Amino acid sequence: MDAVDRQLIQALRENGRASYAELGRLVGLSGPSVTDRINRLEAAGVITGYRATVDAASLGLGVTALIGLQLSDAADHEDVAQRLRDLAEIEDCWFIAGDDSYMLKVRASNVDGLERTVRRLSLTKGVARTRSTIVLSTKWENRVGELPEDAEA
Amino acid sequence: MDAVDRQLIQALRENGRASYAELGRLVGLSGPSVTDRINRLEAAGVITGYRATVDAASLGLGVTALIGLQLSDAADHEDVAQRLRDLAEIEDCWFIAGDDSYMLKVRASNVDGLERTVRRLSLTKGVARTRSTIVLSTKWENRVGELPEDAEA
DNA sequence: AATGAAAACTAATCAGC
DNA sequence: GCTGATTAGTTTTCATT
Repeated sequence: MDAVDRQLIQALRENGRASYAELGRLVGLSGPSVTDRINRLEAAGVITGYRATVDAASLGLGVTALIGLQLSDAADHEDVAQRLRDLAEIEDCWFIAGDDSYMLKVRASNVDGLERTVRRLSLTKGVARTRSTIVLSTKWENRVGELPEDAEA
Repeated sequence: MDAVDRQLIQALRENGRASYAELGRLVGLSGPSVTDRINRLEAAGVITGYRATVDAASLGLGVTALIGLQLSDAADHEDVAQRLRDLAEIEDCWFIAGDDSYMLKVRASNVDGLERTVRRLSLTKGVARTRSTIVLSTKWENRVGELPEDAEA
């Protein structure tokens, strides 16, 4: 992965629908070269996909919450992750160091929906305790930052 | 926003590079109709952008952390948010209910980079205290879930 | 709001370097 | 690994309904 690849990645992080021709003009390469490079980045698992970003409230998902999970002593972390995967309303799932073992970001239509999710989490095998924090406002999400100079993959 | 719009949004959340022609075949409309609808969704702020999703580790961002911020008594929330905006390594920023006022998701090259970020946060005017939690592993991030039937925008 | 047709542009493939 | 040429497909525009 060289500087041109990083430039392409950065451009696609900012505009995931940029055309290959456009990207080619940006980096000073032909369309096919850009296609080649991006195909390689996709195959290598550097670029993992393309998503439209959407205003959650407009979709009827007005409530966001962060939920920490404490596991029961016997619980297997991977088992729990597997069960969490079935809850579609969990948008992000991090296994973390500290008091709680998982932190989840969850979206629901309203607080009733959030309550249902928390109940289901509490009933999930291996989950001992949940700690929910309501998001009052999202200042930003998934912002694109600079890349370090010295990436090594 | 009707059922077709929701279908288009969902398709674009899953593949942000889907062509309008392809989307048209999916929903049973012509290319130009799809273009129209998507332009409207963008103009209305429902679709807010398109991003390539990238493997952070491949970019040299091997460390992810969640950082809670407690503010000093006098601090103005919006002022603090404004100052946080300058820290490019903050990918997500939520204003939350509870003990901490903000929760941040931060990416750094390594723990040294994280330390620098935490120091800068501690020195930020209005920030009284930080509470950092290292992410041991990301099970998933920005997963696309189902949409509620009854969206109203 | 949607359509079909035309023009402009883009993507994909491939031979050659 | 890049280029330029070719072909196929896509996007854009617009007159029409």
